[in-house]
Amino acid sequence: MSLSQIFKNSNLHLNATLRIVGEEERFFGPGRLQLLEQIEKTGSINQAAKNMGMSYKKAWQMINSMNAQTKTPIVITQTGGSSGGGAIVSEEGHEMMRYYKELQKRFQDFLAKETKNLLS
Amino acid sequence: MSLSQIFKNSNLHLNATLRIVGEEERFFGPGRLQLLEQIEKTGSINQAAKNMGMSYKKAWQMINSMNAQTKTPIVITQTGGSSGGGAIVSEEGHEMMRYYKELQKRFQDFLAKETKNLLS
DNA sequence: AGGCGTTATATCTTTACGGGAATAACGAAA
DNA sequence: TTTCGTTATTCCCGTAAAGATATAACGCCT
Repeated sequence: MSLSQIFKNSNLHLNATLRIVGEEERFFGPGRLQLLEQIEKTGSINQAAKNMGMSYKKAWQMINSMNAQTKTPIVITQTGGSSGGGAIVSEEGHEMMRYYKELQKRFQDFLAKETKNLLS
Repeated sequence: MSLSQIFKNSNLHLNATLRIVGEEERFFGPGRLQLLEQIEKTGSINQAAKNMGMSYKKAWQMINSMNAQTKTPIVITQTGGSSGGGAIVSEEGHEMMRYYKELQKRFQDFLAKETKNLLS
């Protein structure tokens, strides 16, 4: 008998989020990737947070956490200026985004295979 | 340049927990596996919870959640009796435990490979 | 010099979650 | 019938996480 037969609900799936963590503090995950993408697009932590429906505080904490764990910042910020200031993703940040997206793709493949296995 | 060079801290790793979820409610994960193992060993939700440093309430909620999502219960409980009552893992529960442990092993292999890749 | 929009930060409030206590039901055994 | 240890369930409380608010600093531009 197949394992999936024991469930009432057929809408089952595997769920996991892959994170990079160091010394008990998380460094990178899906939320931070999305935040960096929004910063890329808007050039502003404030706008990025708004677009994600996230408080500025939380967005800043995420960025601060990442920057504190790398030798050079992942997000470079600037206060003051014509537009009031802004933020950009550094070269290291871009590298991180590329790496994580590829990792995520391999992970999705793994999950898809295992989900198929679970439901068969 | 290797990605790992950008970090201050060299003690990095990938972290993820694989869960089986249905309709927004989680069904199985590492905590529930451990709980079932303790119930197998002790024959009691109460003792299992104590051994895990978990409140009885939480343990019962986990079991209730699992049982509610399957046609036949994962844990079979009995109140009253000489020993006051007790709980055993059903055949479906054992099947679930076997499946999840094997899935977890394959997942650990994936993570180990990717962690090596991250740090290289 | 003053206005503006952003980053940076502290503080206060609110919410979510889990632990713990309390209690009833249960059924075998003394 | 009383005792006992367990399951089952409700209620209250404390803590931690998240949110909202307020404010300072900053630097370009008019």
